[in-house]
Amino acid sequence: MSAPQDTDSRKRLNREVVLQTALELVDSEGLEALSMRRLGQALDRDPMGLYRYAANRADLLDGITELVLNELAIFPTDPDWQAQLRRIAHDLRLLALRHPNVVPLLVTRPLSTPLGLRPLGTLRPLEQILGLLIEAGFEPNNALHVYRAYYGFLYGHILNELQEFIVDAEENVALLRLGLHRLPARDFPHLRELAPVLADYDGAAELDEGISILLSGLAERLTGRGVAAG
Amino acid sequence: MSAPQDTDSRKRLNREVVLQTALELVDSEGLEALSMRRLGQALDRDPMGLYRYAANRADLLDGITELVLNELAIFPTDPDWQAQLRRIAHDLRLLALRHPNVVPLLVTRPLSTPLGLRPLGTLRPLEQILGLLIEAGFEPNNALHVYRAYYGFLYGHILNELQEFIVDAEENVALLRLGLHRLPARDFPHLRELAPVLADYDGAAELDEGISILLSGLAERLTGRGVAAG
DNA sequence: TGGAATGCATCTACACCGTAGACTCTAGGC
DNA sequence: GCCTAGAGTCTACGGTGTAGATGCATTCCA
Repeated sequence: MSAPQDTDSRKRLNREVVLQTALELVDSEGLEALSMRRLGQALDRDPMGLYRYAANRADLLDGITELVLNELAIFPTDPDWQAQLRRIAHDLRLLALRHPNVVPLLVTRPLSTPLGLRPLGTLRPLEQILGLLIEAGFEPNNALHVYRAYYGFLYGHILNELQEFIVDAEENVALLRLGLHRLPARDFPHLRELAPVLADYDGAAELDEGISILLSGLAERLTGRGVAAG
Repeated sequence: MSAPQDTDSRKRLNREVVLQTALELVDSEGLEALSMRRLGQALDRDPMGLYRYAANRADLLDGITELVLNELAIFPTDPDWQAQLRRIAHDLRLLALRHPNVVPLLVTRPLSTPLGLRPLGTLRPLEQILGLLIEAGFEPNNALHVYRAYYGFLYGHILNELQEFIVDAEENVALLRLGLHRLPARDFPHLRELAPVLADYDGAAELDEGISILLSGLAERLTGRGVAAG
């Protein structure tokens, strides 16, 4: 016969293929749908075989976060650091909207691993943004401060936006109305009043405005002390 | 005999007691240690009995987040909204440091429930902060913008800080050094260089500075347009 | 050419999980 | 006395991650 069926579903495996289909599974069916057995089934393999490409389930999750973060492009030599940070912010936001089910991983995986032991791919953004800022003239110390404020805000915004986001726009309003109607009017007057505003959340604009405030504030504060960069 | 053993471990149950011990279990042994069986064991009850106080595991998790958020005090009538927001930020930060294992719940639970259907306790901060801002003179619309920027930044900071936080301070440095040493020097020059700075992260100061920037920026931007509040 | 060794795929098994459904037991009302 | 309602318990089902043994194919060396 021919070589062992490379045809169809049983192409040769490697870590990337495994992670990629794991990501697809998460994207389409949610995080809790990702089990070794389900993944094995998706790859038409024995579940045990996957342990060759991921030490355990946690490693699989780490791999997925790495895979997703690799989609984020950063150019550490761009002299216009503010523009660059702004672009990165929007890119990461879109990435999150493209993979909403992965966001919990993005924010929780690092909580259970000391910084230095994290998958390298997840540290790349940190390193590159530091590089960008230092290149732009910041003292390393201050670069770290800026990074923290910036990335903190960015992650916070993404979480915030996703918390208000529901898949279908129409259903969004409906569900919101439905849900909000449930709230006791006595205890939640403002929330109820703001229902229509809540319903059309322009995430990109809101993010952009926040970033503007933060960046100009940071730049001013740091250069005001005669420390660095512009 | 006496009444059915109220003595010792078998005090009368109610939802609060169940949630409280669940929280203790999570605090002391981590999120994944919280199973119906383990919790039943901690309460010296049959696991099935818990379903009287929590519809299912998800409801249990929601209850825990509610319990924790209830520890947060907000005074919506304080005229000094900036000071109030600043205090809340620090309080929430301390709350997170006191219950680090609960933080993943705080940030991920809302992702899987439309806003209006969330446990009321978790919506209280939103409602009260809106109240605070409106009381201070903001238009409801703008109050929502301020809330989003503020709360987003706050959550982002907490996540950021916890990601760098390791339980024992001494071990922190050791692990950091150990971990960072693992990083290829070629690819992570800045991260390695900043190791000592990373090691002593003054979270409160960093949070305070970010909040300052954000609040003054927000106030300026909004009042600059002649829209509201001081 | 005949092993021996090496790696991959598969199978079985164990301990755990959430929870549906049936069962027992107890307290109270009549 | 019995009846009912509800709380507590037990068993069982279908799922989970993963250790360890087993089968299979290939490659390497004598």
